[in-house]
Amino acid sequence: MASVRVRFSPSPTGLLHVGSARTALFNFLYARHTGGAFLLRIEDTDVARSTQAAIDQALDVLTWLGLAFDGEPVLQSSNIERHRDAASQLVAAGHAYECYCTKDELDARNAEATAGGRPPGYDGKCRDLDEATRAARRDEGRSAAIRFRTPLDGESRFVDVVRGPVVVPWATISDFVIMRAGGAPVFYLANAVDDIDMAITHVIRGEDLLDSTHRVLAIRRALGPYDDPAYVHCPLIIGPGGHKLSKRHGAVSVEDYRGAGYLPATLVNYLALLGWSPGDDRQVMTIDELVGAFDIVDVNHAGAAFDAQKLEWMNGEHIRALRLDALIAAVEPFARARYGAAIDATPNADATLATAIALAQQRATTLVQIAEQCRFLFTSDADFEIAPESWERLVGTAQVGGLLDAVIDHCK
RNA sequence: GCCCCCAUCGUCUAGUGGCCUAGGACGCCGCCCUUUCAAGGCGGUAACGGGGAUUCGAACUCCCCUGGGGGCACCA
Repeated sequence: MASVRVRFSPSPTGLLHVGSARTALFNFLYARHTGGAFLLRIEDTDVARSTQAAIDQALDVLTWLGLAFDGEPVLQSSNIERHRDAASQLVAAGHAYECYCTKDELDARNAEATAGGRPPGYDGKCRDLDEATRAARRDEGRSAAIRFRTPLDGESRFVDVVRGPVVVPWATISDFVIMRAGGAPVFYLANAVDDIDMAITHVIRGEDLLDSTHRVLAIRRALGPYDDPAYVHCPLIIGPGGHKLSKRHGAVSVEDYRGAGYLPATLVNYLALLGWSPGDDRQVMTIDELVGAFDIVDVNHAGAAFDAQKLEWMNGEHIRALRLDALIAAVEPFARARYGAAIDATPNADATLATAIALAQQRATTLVQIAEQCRFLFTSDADFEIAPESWERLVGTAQVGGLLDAVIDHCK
């Protein structure tokens, strides 16, 4: 039995969404759990929307989360020749054809169809053009896109690992573009070809791609006698109202939470529990524990609402589980950003600071809170000092938050 | 409009025919701790969407309805 090979394939068009992060996490956990490979492929075929900054950001976030991938990241755009060859192969075999319809024409016909109560989708105008007609179209100055020829009847079928058989009538899937007029491959084609080339065995992704699987699989099957990879479609992460998670609900990118003082261990832990459960009562888990308990067949079916309150509670748990030097190092960027303070991450280097942070650790839920509670130690105008012994004495009689506030008040 | 997926406390979930008068966690409420508290301790509130069917017996199986989500691009 071939070893597991999975990939995370983000499209670099913006900040990495928590939903994407969870997809990356599930792939990572499955690979590590099975001893397989976790690969990274940047799906940048949409040149207009992809940016280098987004690629760098995605890499940075994965590193921060601790989701180390195997090998070098693959840039989908670098495989463009392979995609073109595949498209040619499909055309030669009759699985695909040249389409000379323009974007405007397609939009107009789709609008017409929708208005007439008919489903949108390609109407097959160029499906059976003869060479003379194609030549005539080219003479008009038109360039061809390439469309995949889908069956007119019968049904497309594949078996999702957690959902079971998914069957859809071919009649509801119209011929779709696999190569743009400019010669750029479209997602369906690039995805199918790259998964073949990378020998991906399990495709773990969001449920929003469930329907596209029929298309990708059709291309893959038309390209050759390749075994289908196993497909796992994870439920989507939804907003508090049960609707799509959007900016309207607050933070949606991993970067947002990172900046708000959340630990990577928290995000990893929380995201893992959204759409998956270890099957027992465990809530607070380390990434290693998650790796040990994770199995793809335990992924849930229903969408999961993102609960910021539970995330905050969990962050407090992880903060408390942190060793002091690690916590100080984690707080440092926040203290510096807010108060320009540079902290020596060695506890002994500044016993007062270490004591203060240790106290704040007992009840804080974010790193930002800790930085704020200890701000009197960071700000330059705090022209007083508290001996470590004083802190220790106070710990026994006073509660942390209040103590710090009292000191801050005294400072004013 | 058409296609697909889904459905247990407010939220994340456990539960795969009897162990369920449905368990855990977050939140919420109360009490305790406490010169404040985002922490901690104890207790409490709260759910199987509706209707059929199968069965001696359904949260768990099947069907319908309702509800929610996703998709139908020369985006991914």
